[in-house]
Amino acid sequence: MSSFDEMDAFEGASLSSRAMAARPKPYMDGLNDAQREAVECLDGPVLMLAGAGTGKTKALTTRIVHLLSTGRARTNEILAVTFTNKAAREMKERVGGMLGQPAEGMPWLGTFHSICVKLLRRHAELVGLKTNFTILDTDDQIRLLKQLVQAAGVDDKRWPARMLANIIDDWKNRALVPGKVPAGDATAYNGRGIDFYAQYQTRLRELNAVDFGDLLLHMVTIFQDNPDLLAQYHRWFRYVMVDEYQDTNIAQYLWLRLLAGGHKNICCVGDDDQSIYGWRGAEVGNILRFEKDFPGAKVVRLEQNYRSTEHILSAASGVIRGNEGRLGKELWTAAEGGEKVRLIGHWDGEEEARWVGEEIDAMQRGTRGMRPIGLNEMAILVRASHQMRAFEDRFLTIGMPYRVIGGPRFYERLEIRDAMAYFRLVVSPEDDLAFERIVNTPKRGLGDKAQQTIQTVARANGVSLVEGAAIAVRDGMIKGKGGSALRKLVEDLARWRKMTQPARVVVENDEVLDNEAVELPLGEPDISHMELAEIILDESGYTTMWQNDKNPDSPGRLENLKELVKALENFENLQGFLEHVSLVMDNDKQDAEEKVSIMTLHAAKGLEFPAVFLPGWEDGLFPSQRSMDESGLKGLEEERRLAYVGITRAEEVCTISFAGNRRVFGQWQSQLPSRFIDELPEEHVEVLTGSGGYGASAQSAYGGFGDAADSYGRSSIEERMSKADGYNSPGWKRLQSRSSQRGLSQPKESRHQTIDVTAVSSFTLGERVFHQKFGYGAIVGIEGDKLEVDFEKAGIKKVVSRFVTASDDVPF
DNA sequence: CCAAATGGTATTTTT
DNA sequence: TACCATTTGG
Repeated sequence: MSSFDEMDAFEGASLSSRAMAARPKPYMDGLNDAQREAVECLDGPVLMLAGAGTGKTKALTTRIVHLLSTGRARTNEILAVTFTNKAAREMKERVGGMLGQPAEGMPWLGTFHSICVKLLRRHAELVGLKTNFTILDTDDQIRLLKQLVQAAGVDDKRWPARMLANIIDDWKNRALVPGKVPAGDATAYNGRGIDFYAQYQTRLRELNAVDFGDLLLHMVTIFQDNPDLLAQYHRWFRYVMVDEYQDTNIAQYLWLRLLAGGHKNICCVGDDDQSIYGWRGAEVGNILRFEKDFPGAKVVRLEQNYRSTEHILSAASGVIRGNEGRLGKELWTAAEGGEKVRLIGHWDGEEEARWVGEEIDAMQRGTRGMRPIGLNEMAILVRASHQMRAFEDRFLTIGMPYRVIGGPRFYERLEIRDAMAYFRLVVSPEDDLAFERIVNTPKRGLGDKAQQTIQTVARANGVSLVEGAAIAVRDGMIKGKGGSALRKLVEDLARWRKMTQPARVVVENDEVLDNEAVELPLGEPDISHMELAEIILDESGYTTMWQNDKNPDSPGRLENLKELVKALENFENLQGFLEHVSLVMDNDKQDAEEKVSIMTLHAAKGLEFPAVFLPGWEDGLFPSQRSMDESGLKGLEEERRLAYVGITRAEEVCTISFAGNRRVFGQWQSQLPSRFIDELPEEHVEVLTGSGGYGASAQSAYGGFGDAADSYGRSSIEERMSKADGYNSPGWKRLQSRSSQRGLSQPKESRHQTIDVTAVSSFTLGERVFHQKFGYGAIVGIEGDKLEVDFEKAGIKKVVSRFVTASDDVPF
C-alpha cells in the first residue's frame, strides 16, 4: 500500500532500489501515522519526540529494520546508541525478531560506553594508552584520587576524595580536559581541583587505565584531533540513532555531533519531559536545542499513548504543564474511562505503609471494584531509597512478598570486587590498583609498612607493584610471616598466569616442549577459565577467609562468589569477562514469584505497571528540598518531571499519598503535602477517604495532618502558612489534639518537638555560625529547625540547624 | 589483628 | 535515628 508513495519518491532511482523499495513491508503494519513518519524519514536530522508510552522503542527498532530492508544501510553501517545495556539488549532482540534472524550483525548497537570502549581500543595510542587499557570503576577511581590527595598532604577528611571524584566527573561530562577547565571552576576543591585533575589524568595514563568518563572524553579528543579518522567513521556509520537523547551530557552530545557531522543522518529519540538526570550531567538543553544544532531538522511527535487511562494522562499533563521551556507535547489516548488518580493523606509514614499494604492486598483480590491485579503488576515508586524501609518493614510483618529493584549492583559488592582484583592481576600483572586491593586480603601480615616498602621498591626500579614485591622478597626486605606470605602470593600469581595459557604444546613429532620456548602455542589452555577462577579463589585463601568469617552475611558472600564463577560460563576467558563486568553486568535476575516491586522513581523510568503507588508526596521530600536548594527552579522542574515520570508509569490505577508526619533524620517532622498535589487537575483526581475496613485505623480513617480532602480541597498554601507560624499555630494545635485522640503511631512525643524549638531558638538572626561543609556564615533567616545562612564561600544556603554550630570566631 | 567506639553525614545512579 | 568509615584500645 505505502509502497506506491515509495516508488514515487524513488522515481529515477535504479531498478534494483525501486524493486527493493517496492517490497512489501509487513513490519510497518500497526504503526500509527506519527510512528510511521518517524520510521520513514531516513535522511537528515530527525528528532523523535516520544512521550511516555507512545511506542518509541517500536518506532526506533522499526526504523532500523526499515533501513536494513530498503537496503539503505547494512547492519554494520548503523550506529545505534542507548544508555543502558538493558535498552541495548531489548533493541537487539526486537530488531532480530522483526528480521527473523539473529541480530548478531548489529555490531554498533550498544551503550555509549561499550561503543566507546570498542573504538578506543582501536585508537588508544592516539591518547597515549595501550590497547589493553583497564577500565576503572568509581571505587578504583576514588581510591586513586585518595592516594593523590593524601600524597599532597591535603586533609581528606575536610576534602573527601569522593567530592573530588564528583568534580572531575562533572568536568568530564562537560568534555573538559584539565587545560580547558574554565577559570570560574578554579576554586573547586579548595582551589586544588584542576591541579588534582591533571595529576589524576597523568596517573591514569601511567596505569594504562581509564575511568568511565574518559571513555567518551578520549574519543571526543581523538575525533577532534584527527579529522581524517573522523571522516573514515563518517563513511562507516551512515546512520546514527540515539535513544533517550534528553539524558545526554555534553561529552556525549559532542561525540554524536562529531560522528553525525558529515551526512547529518542522525535520529534522536527522547522526551524533554522525562529528563531526570540533570544532577549527573545530563543536559536537557541538548534536546531543546536540537533544531538549532541541526538546521532543517524534522521533528516528529509521538503523542498517542498506549499505556495509561485518560485520567492518568491528564493528571500527568496537568503537573508537567507547570514547567517552562518545554518542547510541548500533549499525550492522548484512544481508550476511554478508567480510574481517576487516587489521592490520600495519612497520619504518618508508618500508616501510609500500612495503608498501601492493605490496599495492595485488596487490589490483588479484586475487592476495590476493579479487576484483580497481580502483585507483579504493582509497584511502589519512591523519591529516595530510604523511603523503601517503611514499606519493607510493613511487608515483612504482614508477609507481603516484595522485591526491591535497584540498589547496589552485583559487581559492586566487596567480595566480587576483591575476586575480580585477583583475576585482573592474573590477566595483567601490572594492574597496581588491583594489587593494592588484595595484597593483604586475606590478611597476610602485610601492613602499612610492608606496603610502603613495596611501593618504594617498585618506584625505585620503575616497575609494577607485583614486580616490586618480587624484588623486595628476593632481597629479603620484608621479614617474617609477611615476607613468606608475600613470596607465596607473587609466585601464585605467576603460576596462575601461566595457567591462562597452554602449559605445554604437543608438536607433530610428539616432542613435548615448554610453551615459552615455542613461538606459536597451539591448542587450548589446560584448564578452563572457570576452573582457573576457582583455583585462584581457593589457593589465595580468599574463599577460606569468608568461610572462617562469622559475620552473618559471609555465607551470602560465598554464594555471590559461586555466582561469579558461574557467570564466567558465558565468556571465553577471564579477559573477556572482566571487560564485560565493568561495562555490562546488570543483574536483574528475574524470579518467578509474584511480588510487589519497590523502587525509586529514577529506576522506574522506562517501566510500566497496571497499578502504581506514589507515596511520600510531601514538600521537602518530594520535591526534594536538597534539589531545590542546590538547583533552584531548575531543580524544582526536574522534580516535577520526576512526578510526571512517576504518574505515567501507571496503566490503570495510580495512587498518590502523603503523610502529615514523618521521621527525618531520626526526628519527627510535620510535613506539608507536596506542591505537586495542588497541580493535579481536580477533575481527574479522586480523593480517598481511607476507611479500608481495617481494625484500629478504621475510626481514624484518613487521619493525618489535615484530612486529605482538606489539604487538597483548600489551597494548601494556607496549610503552609499555618506551618510557618510555628508550632503554636492553630494547625499544630489541631494536630496535637488529633494525635492524643489517636494514640497510635503518632510522633513519639510532642516533647521532641519542644526540645527542637528550644534548640532552634538558640540561634538568632545575624548570628555567626560554622558548617562543616560550607564554612562560616551569618544567619539571615530562621524557619522551624532550618536556618538560612549566608556563607562566606558558599553563598546563601538553607541548612538544618543541627549541622551548624555557633561560632565566636571573628572572620580573619 | 580484631572489636568497639567514635564521628560525620544524611537524594536520585548508569557505565 | 541509622549508617558508613575510620580510629582506638586491648
